[in-house]
Amino acid sequence: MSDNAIAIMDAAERRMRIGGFNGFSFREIAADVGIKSSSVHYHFPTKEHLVAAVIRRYTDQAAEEIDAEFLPDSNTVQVWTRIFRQTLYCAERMCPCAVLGAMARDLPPKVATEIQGFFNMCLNKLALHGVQPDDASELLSTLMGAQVLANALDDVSVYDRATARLVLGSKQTISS
Amino acid sequence: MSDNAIAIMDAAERRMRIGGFNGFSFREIAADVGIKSSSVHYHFPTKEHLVAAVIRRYTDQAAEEIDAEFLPDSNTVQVWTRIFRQTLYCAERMCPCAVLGAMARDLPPKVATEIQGFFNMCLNKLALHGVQPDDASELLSTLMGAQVLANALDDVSVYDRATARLVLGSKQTISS
DNA sequence: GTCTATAATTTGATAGAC
DNA sequence: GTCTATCAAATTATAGAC
Repeated sequence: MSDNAIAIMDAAERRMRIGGFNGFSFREIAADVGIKSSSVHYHFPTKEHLVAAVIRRYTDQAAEEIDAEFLPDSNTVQVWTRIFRQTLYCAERMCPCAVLGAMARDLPPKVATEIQGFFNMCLNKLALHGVQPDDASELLSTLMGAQVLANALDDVSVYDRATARLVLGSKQTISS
Repeated sequence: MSDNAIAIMDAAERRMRIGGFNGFSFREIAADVGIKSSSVHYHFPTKEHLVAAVIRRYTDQAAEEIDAEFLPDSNTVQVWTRIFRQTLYCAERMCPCAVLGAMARDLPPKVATEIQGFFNMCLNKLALHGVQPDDASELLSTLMGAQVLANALDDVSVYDRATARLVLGSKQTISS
């Protein structure tokens, strides 16, 4: 994977987190990287391939981060709440899978499959951490929805308010 | 408001719930209604006006439904969970504000304002029903996120799993 | 109110030189 | 690997006849 291929994926991910699949063009990505749009097609034949590759990479990186943050004595809910809080606060960036997931039925097949792969990875990781299936779905839903609300209301602190009881509840469970 | 103006908004809302702001064109809407795209522009000068009008109408209808469903002895969490469950199950339709909220920073100003209006309406209604601010944000986040997960995984039952403990918890609160 | 016609721009994608 | 040049299609929007 060449430097420019990585730079293309970086630029695509940055814009996808704001406007989703139709929220960027090959020409914009090319301008971000400093090349021409035809060169983007050399690395990624179609937009479907590019976006699918970005989501695949994002899923792998998220899995690594989850594994790294989850120490034996860490609290699952708090760790996950913090992970999905970080990008929102640091760069006002949505999770790209929340953006694309909301319009999943309008996505090309390869992209839709990768989005499903992300959420299944999350649910599987939570299961490995001992979280019951229904609770895992609820936690993941709350975190995704909290990003949507914070994004829509243009106020990142909404994320903290929406997840406050979540974190508090998990603390109480531990101390009890 | 003429019959065709209403039909245009109906068609736009139906497609927005699947693909968001960039998920439909004036020509598609016109074909749905059985007119030409220039006639759509007669009723709504720009796409920004059309989408903003659709969200405004959706917000008003949602507010009416919330008021109608909320009887003195009804359970707030169960009522809200059911409201956002209905369209997802009956027509596999996302809440349009969840779709647009996820890409709010890429929306025209009038549309972004209407999306904020929807979520603020929801939070205000919940406050009137006695729900504390943080709990209201969490509930609304969970419901929006549950729609996103169900949509992404192409499995409406995910919504029920993600909201199961929510409904159960509220029942226990009542019976205790 | 709806139509035909079209402008002006953008888009994803390709061909071929270097 | 990157470029120039270009295609074919789609997009939002407007002008003007009826």
